[in-house]
Amino acid sequence: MTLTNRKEVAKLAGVSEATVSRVLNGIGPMKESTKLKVLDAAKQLNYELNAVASSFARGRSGNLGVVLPHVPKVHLFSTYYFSELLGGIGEAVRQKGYGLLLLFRDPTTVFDYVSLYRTQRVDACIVLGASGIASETESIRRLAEEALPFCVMDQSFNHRGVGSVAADHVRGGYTAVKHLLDQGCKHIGFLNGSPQYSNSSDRRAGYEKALSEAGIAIDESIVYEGNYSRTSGKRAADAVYRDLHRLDGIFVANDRMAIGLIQELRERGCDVPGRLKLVAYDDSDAASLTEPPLTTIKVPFFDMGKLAAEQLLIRITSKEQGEKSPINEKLQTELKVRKSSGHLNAAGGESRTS
Amino acid sequence: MTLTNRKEVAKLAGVSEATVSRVLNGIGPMKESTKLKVLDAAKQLNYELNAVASSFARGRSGNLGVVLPHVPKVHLFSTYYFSELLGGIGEAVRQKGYGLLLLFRDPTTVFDYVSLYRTQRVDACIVLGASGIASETESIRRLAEEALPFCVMDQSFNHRGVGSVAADHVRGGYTAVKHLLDQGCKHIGFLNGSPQYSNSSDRRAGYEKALSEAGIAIDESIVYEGNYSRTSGKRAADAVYRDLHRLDGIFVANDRMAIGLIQELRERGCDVPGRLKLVAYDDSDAASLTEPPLTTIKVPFFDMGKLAAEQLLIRITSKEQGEKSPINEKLQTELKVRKSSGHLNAAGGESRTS
DNA sequence: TTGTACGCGTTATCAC
DNA sequence: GTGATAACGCGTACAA
Repeated sequence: MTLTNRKEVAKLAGVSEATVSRVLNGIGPMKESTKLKVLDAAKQLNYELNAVASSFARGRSGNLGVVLPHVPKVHLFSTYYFSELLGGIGEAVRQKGYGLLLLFRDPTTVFDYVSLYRTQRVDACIVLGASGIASETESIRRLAEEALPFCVMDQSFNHRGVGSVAADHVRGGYTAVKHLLDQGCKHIGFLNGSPQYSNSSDRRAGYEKALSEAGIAIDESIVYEGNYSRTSGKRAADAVYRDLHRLDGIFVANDRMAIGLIQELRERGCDVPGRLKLVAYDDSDAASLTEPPLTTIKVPFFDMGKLAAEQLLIRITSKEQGEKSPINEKLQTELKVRKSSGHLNAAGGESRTS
Repeated sequence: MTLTNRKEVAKLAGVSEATVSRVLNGIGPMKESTKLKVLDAAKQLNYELNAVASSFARGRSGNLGVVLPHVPKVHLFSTYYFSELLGGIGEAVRQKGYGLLLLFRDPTTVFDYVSLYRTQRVDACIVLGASGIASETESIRRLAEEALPFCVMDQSFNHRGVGSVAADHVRGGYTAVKHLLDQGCKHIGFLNGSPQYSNSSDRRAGYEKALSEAGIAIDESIVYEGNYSRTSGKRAADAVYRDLHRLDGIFVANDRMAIGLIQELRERGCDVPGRLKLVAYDDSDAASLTEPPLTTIKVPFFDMGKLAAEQLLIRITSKEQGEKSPINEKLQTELKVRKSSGHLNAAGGESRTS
């Protein structure tokens, strides 16, 4: 594969190098005939802009960094979450001609985000799967203090300058519990995920809001904690089964835990939704495949990824200083009604935006 | 965040710019004192090498492309596969100071890999999830004809110059079926995955080899086809249940299908391994979590990703022409014995390399 | 062991 | 509309 450069194209087209650049970047006015000459020459020589040289001249890498937590042999994301978010980000960067640089961080140590920018490896980055543990908050704090363009996905930090794209989990949790109340539940438990994620406490806030609106007091003894894995859902089954006499519904903070919980409860002869109505969270692929299919809160991961990437690219592309404020977007979730909540009309696949 | 350049470091350290470069790249002999001066100055000024300028001067992007199939709202990979492979690749590139550029392709159209190299966006790439359908083989063929450095993961193409890293699925399939034979099975069915993947036919070859060695004829009527999804495993349950009278064991080409199949068989009152012994494939996270835990063939995805990346980086880094031949590596799988195959000693977690 | 000098292929700013 | 040309920051061959 031979690499052609601009000079050769200019020579063949009989124009200057500057003209070649203008044509290929679609900048400034140009005669149609010149444009055609250049495009023709480029095609003949198999010429395409050299991305590295271009980045160098512009002083930008043209890459958006996506940073994921990674510990070998530990899998933090579901396929659904991962694939949707990355897909959304990928779509946005492709449209803008940007690259998607994948980076792994060790969540237990302070990650040097700033170096990524200083070495010009990325122009901006999206942080996935961040939690509120000390090493992570410290990493993010440094990013924010340098006022670099970045966006944390679905996790909030109490530090100014931290941009984020998130789903409205307070509303999501509220909608889930409201739905259970609408099904006639009076004693609604809650299996939440790890407390180091802000979205866990958000869901809890929604749970509490819905109950208090219904005049039901919060009963801490029926609030359980898992870690978003299916195994933790299975483990929670012991406690839930023990408390079954004072439960008629349960809100579970993600689909995977719900699936584990349901499996174990069934082993013990407790039917969902017959004995216990359940609403889960995420609307992952598995939600519609399990028995029973899960009533769950759909989270628009694809759109969230796309939005985060788009917003970042706007900020690093535009010269307007006003558009450089931290991203702060909150997307709405959607209730997908299926069988697990015992809804009459579940077969219809009813859904409403929460 | 201020960007410092080499000139400033040179001035502060009282040396030439070339010396700064040499120190930072660890090239050539240098006086310890000079080295310290330079490192000190760099630290004071918060200087780090500019990756873009560096790439430009070297004429290489410094990126390894990883190309995945992607159609929005369709999830092709399990978390396990995806996360392990990417993790392995990520580890290798990080060690070499390379970047990991993630790219999505539409499997139904011919993907222009060559342009990635021509525009110098990547120096090499790894193709994940390739299948044998026409558009994919054509894309890969073009890559091979230009003799560009690339590696296809776990899929073989009948075209010279196509490098690949794969697991030995013939042996894997053989080992799986051999284990069932060792458990006393005489009538072993096979639920295979989509035929457009070469690894499907490889597993089948292993299945046939083990049976023929045992003097058992292949019975096409107990070879079933799914598409590696859990749903397809569930669907296969109908046929398997129907044929149950002439089955005492089954080999399933991945864990996800096995899980779906087992779920459905249980619904019909068919116990695994009581009534039907089963060996699955992949040793994904789920394998040890389901009931029963799966006897399965462990595939070293992490190592495969790492190896592919390392081999590619060697090829694009070394000047030796001899080291530019297509990658051709085959890694061994490992039998993990758990409960689903009815092995006596399953609790011990016995495993042997296949 | 260190310094000098040039080139890499663009972008962007002028002048025409 | 188009052409000339100065950056951009680094790698490296060669000289010293």
